[in-house]
Formats: sequence, C-alpha cells, structure tokens
Amino acid sequence: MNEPTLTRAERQRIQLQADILEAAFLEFSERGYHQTAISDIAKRLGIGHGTFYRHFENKRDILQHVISDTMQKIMSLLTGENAPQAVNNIEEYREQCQRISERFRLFAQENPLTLKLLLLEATSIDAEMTRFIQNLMQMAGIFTANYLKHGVDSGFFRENLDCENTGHNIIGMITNGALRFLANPEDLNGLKNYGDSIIELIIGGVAKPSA
Amino acid sequence: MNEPTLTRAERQRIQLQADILEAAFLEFSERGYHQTAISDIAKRLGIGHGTFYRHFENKRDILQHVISDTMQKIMSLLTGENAPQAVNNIEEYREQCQRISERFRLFAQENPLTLKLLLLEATSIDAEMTRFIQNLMQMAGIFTANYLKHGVDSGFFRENLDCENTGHNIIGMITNGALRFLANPEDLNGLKNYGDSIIELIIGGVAKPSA
Amino acid sequence: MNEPTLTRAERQRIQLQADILEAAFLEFSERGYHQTAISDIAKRLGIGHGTFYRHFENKRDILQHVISDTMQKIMSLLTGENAPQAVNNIEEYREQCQRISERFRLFAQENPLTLKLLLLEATSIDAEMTRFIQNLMQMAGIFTANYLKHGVDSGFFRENLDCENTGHNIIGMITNGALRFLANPEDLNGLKNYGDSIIELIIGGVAKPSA
Amino acid sequence: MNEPTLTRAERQRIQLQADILEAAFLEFSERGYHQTAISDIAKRLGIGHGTFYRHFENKRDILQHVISDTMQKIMSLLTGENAPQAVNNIEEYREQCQRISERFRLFAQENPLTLKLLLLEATSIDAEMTRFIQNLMQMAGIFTANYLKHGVDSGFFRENLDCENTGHNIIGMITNGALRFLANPEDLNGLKNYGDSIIELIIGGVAKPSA
DNA sequence: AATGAATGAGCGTTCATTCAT
DNA sequence: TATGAATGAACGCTCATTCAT
Repeated sequence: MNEPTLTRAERQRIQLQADILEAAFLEFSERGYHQTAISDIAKRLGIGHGTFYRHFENKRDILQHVISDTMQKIMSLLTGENAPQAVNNIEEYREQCQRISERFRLFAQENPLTLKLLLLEATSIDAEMTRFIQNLMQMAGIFTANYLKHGVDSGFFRENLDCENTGHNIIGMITNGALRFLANPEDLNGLKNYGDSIIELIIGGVAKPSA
Repeated sequence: MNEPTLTRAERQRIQLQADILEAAFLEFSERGYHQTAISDIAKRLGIGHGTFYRHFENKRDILQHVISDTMQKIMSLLTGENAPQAVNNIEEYREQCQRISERFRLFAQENPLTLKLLLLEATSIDAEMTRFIQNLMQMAGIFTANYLKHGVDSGFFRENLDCENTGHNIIGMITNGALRFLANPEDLNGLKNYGDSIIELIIGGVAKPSA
Repeated sequence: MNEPTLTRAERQRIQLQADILEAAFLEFSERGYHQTAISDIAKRLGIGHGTFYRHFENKRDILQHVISDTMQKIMSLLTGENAPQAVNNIEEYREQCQRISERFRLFAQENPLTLKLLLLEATSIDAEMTRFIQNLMQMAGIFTANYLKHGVDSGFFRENLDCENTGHNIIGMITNGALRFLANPEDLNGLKNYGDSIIELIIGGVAKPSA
Repeated sequence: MNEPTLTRAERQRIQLQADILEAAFLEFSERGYHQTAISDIAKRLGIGHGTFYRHFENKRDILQHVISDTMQKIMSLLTGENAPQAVNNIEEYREQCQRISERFRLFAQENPLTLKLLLLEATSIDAEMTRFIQNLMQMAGIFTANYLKHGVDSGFFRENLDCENTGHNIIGMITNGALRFLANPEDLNGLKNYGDSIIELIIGGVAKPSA
C-alpha cells in the first residue's frame, strides 16, 4: 500500500477532483451537457468556478472524464459471479439470464442518470464522443458473445449460432429496455416483463417448437 | 391536380421552405443541433439569415419540422407490401423478414444522416424531443408486435409469446443494427450478417432445437 | 371648390394616406413608437407593409406627420368661441376659464391617446422631436399670455402681471393635469377639482385676501 | 465607520458598479434609453460589455437603478432647511419660495441631464416606468401641499384653499419650468423670471387686488 | 492553490428598408 | 401602384476561459 504516502494536500486534491467529477456527472445527466455551465458545476459544490480549471482542462475534458468514469461503472456490471462458464445446460442458462436481468434492472433503478447520460446525452456531443459510445456498445456485444460461445461449445446452443452478431442483437434488446425504462421509470413490472421476453426470445425464438 | 393553381410566388415560397428544411436537416445531422447556427443554415443556401425567420418561427421550430419530416420518411418504411397478413407459415415469415431486412439496409445506406439525426442527435436536444423519439420507438415496437400477433393467431408462433414486449425486443435489435451501421457505414456485409442473425434469433432462439 | 377636380385615384391615395396616419397614431400612442413596427401599422390596416413606403419616407417621417396632425387637433382646441376679448371683468374671466376647463376635460376624455402621445411618448424620440414638443408648449404659453394681456389691458388683472411667464405657468398646470388624468383616467371628479384649483389659483392666488 | 472593513475587492466592485451606473445615466440621458446599447455603456467606461452583466441583471434593470438613483437626488432637493414650518406670514413665505426657487434653478443648472432623463426620457420606456414617474410627480405634489396646509393653518393663506390640488398645480408649473430650461439652458435670466412669476401667481393670483 | 472579476466571441432574434414582381 | 420576400445591421445576452490577487 502506497496510499498512506500521499500527503494530506494530495489526498485533498484527489478528493476535490472526485467531487467535481461527481457534480459534473449529476449536472450533465440531469440538465444535459449543453445546458450545463461550468459555473453550475462549481455552484453545486460551493467552489469558485475558476477552481474547476485547476483540475480539468476545459468543459469537454471533464465530460470525457465523466463518461470514462461512467463506463467503469457499467463495465463493473458485466463482471463477477455470473460468468459464462458457470452454466452447463439450457435451464441453468435461463436462470443465469434471469439473475443478470435482475441485476441490470437493479442497476437501472439505482443509476438512471448513468443510463441517461450514456444513451441519450453522450451520443450527440461530438464525433469522438459518439465513437466512444459506439465502442462501448461494441465491447458489450463482444462480451455477450462469449456467453453464447460457451453455450455452443457446451452443446446446449445450436452449432450454427452466429455468436458475435447475436451478442450484439442481445445488447440491442437490453439497450432498448434501458431506454424504455428511462421513458417510464416507475413501471418496474413492465421492465421485468420486457426482460423476461428477451430471455424467452433468446432461448426459444418465436417459432412454435413443433414447427 | 391542383398544383398548377399555385402562383409562381407560392411555388417559390414552398420550394424555399423545402430548401431551408433540407439545409437544416443536413446541418443538424452533420454537425449537430447545438453546433449549428441559424447563419450556418442560411450560408449553406446562400440566403440572408433573416430570411430563415420568414419561414420558421425559431431554431427549435425548424428542428421540430426536420424531425417530423424525418419521421415521415421512417414511417413510410414500415408501410406497403410487407404487411403482417401476407405470410402463413414460418418459412414465409422468414422470407418476409429477409425482405424487410433488406429494405432497412437499403434505407440505411440511402439515409445515413436520417438515422444519425434520430438515433444520436435528437435524443438530447431537450426533454420534449427526447420524449418524441421515445414515442417513435414505442410506436415502432407496437407496430412490430402486430406481425407477431398475426403469427400467433395463424398458429406458426408459440401461443405463450409476449407479442408486445417481443416487438420492442426486435426494435431494440434493429436500432442497434442502425447504430452499428453508423459506426461502420462501409461494412455492408457485416450489416447483412447482423440482420440475418436477428432473423435467426427471432425465429429459433439460440437453444439447440432438440434440447 | 377644387376638390372635385381630383381624380378618383388621387382621392384614394389621399384617403389611404389618412388611413395610414390614423393607424400609425393609434399604434404609436397605444404601444409606443419604439415598440411599434411598420408591419404593425400595415397589419392594422390590412395593407402590405411595403405600401407604407410609397406614402411615407420612413418610420421617423410618419411620426413627424402623426405629431403634426395631432398638434392640429390640439391647436383647434385653443381657437373658437372662448376668445380673450370675450370677457370684460374678473367674473366673466372665471366663467370663461370654467368653460375652457370643461372643454379641456372633454378633450382629454375623448382623446387620451393624443395626450399620451404628445406628453409621454413624443418627448423621447430624438432631439428634434423633443424640440418640436417644446415649441408646442412655448406656443401654447404665448397663446395663453394673450388672455392675460387682455385682462391687464381691460383693467381686471393687476398691471405688473408678467403675462408671458404667467402664461407658461398656466400651461404647466394644465399639462400636469393632463398627466394626472392619464395616470387616473377614470377619476373625472378629481380632474374637475384639479381644474377648479387652477382657476382659483390663477385668479386669487393663495394669500388671504385681507392680507 | 465600518467602511474600512470592506476589502479592496469589495471597494473595487462597488466603485465599478457606481461607474457603470454613472455611465448608463449619461448615455441614457444624452442619447436616450432606446438609442443606447449596452456596449455603448461599456465602451464609455472602457470595459468589456460582458462585465456589465456581472453587475446588473439586464438593460431594464440598470435603468431602474439609474432612475432610482436619480430620484434620490431629486428627493434630497426637497428636504432640509426650507421646511414648511419655517415661515409665519406671507412675506416669509415669499422669501422661502424665492430660496427654494433659487435652489431649484441651481439644481437645474448642475443636473440638466437628470431633468432630461426624468421628464423627457423616462416617460416612455414602458408602462411601469411611466407609472413610476407619475408616482414621483404625485408625491411631489403631496409634499408641496404640506407647505400650503401650513399656510392655511397659520392663517396667512385663504381658508378655502384646496391644498392638495394646488400642490399639484405648483408642481406642474415647476415641471414646466424645468422643461423650458432644458429647451433653453443658457437663458438663466428667463428661468429666474419664470420662477418669479410662479411665486407671484401663487401668492396673489392675477386678479387686481382691489377687485 | 483557490478565487471570481473580466472578457469578448458568438448566437438567436428583430425589424426598417429595398426592390423585383 | 401595391406587395411582401429578402436582407443584414444591430442588439441583448450567455458563458467558456483567462488571469490578477
């Protein structure tokens, strides 16, 4: 541990940076990037707005930081217990899906602003930021594909499954669920049903089994 | 035909309005709404920027018009030949999906800026516009659900299908495909594969048929 | 009479000019010169606003005409029956004052916008217009002085009366009455009392007669 | 004295505010409110025009401040030594009038722009400002009435004097004098005579004493 | 290091005036 | 002659950024 070697001033500096990031995140996601003035962020913290420029290059710079931070949060969602390798048959997969679905729902409820920022706000700042979000989606799709590959390898998914594209398909459904949640944050039951229908679609499609 | 009854001045007026709308559409979708000044729109057309205000109330007003216009384009995509009732079994459904998929791909190639404006730009102008887009997605989902209901009624989709949510699921996948296309406009083959994987997922899911 | 020699077109032209003047007067006095756009005047008449420029040089020009017109109205107030020579003693003078006072009150009630335009609005258009109003006041003072001179000459006013300045004094009191009326247009009784107090002050001053 | 407790920054801030007010006063009264741009005020001071908005809400806001300031100046005119109670008979009253008259003339010479702003310019900014000026005149009239009431109570003015209306009469005469001065600022002698004629009119009216 | 006063580029919008039809 | 479309100067106001304290 080398953290104790930080001087008090250094720790204060780091704390202030984190506070500014937090305030910027809240302002950007609540009122939108363009509607947020640097002074709004400073006011929220009770600091002078000149101080802001001691810690971040400019407005665009802190957005980058905020988005990166936010991405960390999202990424952490996709790690942990529900690993691809944890399931061995279609029934276990369905249960895993349900666990992941619930986890996502929980995340959405706890972090609606994060979703709003990433899916609605960050898409239209500038070309670079748009690309950033697109990359994020791409990574999420590839990540999802891993689950599918495991299913194919384990023999409980069909062999001809286009794992990568299907992974992106799934991310599309999840993303749309997030957007629907943002439009109707209080309809938790509807969100649950939406998630369930994703799972059923993934596993069994729409066709009549006998068909 | 009553168009010939329009005076020349009226025709000019209508033409100029259309030109301004077109220019605004291009500016908004290329550089973004907030980055576009009214004078940019005027400059693109070579008109005085005061002229703009003879035809549109204000900047927000023309955005509304641009988006409404754009929505018309999108809506027209969903009408016509490929009606739900046109198919009677799973194989015809798959073929219909392929036709629709191709039609979407064509639209995407011909109207990338339309997609960009709707899916990336318009989501963060203001709360009303965000809601507008969300409604559009909602309508598209319900529209899609009609296809599914027909399949259930006709007996080639499983009876317990949650048509409405699945309709939204499908819209999510399509939307993500559009975003992926915008990130990689030249990868037409990839887009085709993405569309195919949607169709396979919809019809058969991922589970091994025998399972 | 040479008016019949005017062609119909000429008569129409003159009529339209008068209509524009009337409309301009109403707009200027109701909303103020700066708050009135040429198009407001045109709209009120239902004519194209380009037509305006066929009849008047520019916005400032029509104001000049409006004010001149208005001045005519005011001037006509000061002519007619109640001539200086009509009275021979202090009592007749008082009665004449009362008649004039009543006439002014009537005028105020019938032409509040005229007063508003002259006393409130026209004072701050530009230096020339201000001078114009000041001249009007000056003329009114001199005009009033004539009544006083007649009184001195006839022996019922004191010989040492500074007629000219007193004439201006009286105009000041009348003007202030007009302003007070504009602030409280419905208090007709108050206006009457104000006028009466002017008359009493003029004739007898404030000092106790015996003093 | 607690002024020394102000920091230097605070003193600078207050000074700049005062400077902006002064500059706005000069611009508004010299060229008129509508003819004055914020940038004119800034240019006069050699500051950036954005700086203006650090100290005043908007253009209308500073007008209000300027007028309020100006009103203070005017109000201070009406206080002090020449109180109503200071006189006991008609001759002392006349002398008091002369002192006040002289004081007014001095004020007019020293503050011509103040008069111009209040009497010519401020009357036509908007309805609220017009009312503001009308209230000011009303208050001045009531204030003047107090002098008259004292005279009646003390027995050297006639008992039936309508003090309030006569107070307003007097204000009308004074106001007109101010306007005449603005039209002819160099004619100090004329102004003196005008004032004298007010006094004579007030005290003795125009009627021949014997009458 | 923190502050907030100052700056001025930039934008949305208005409207008097011109001129082609 | 009447029209109203077009124009662009002008202005109020915002806010990201700089810098002296």
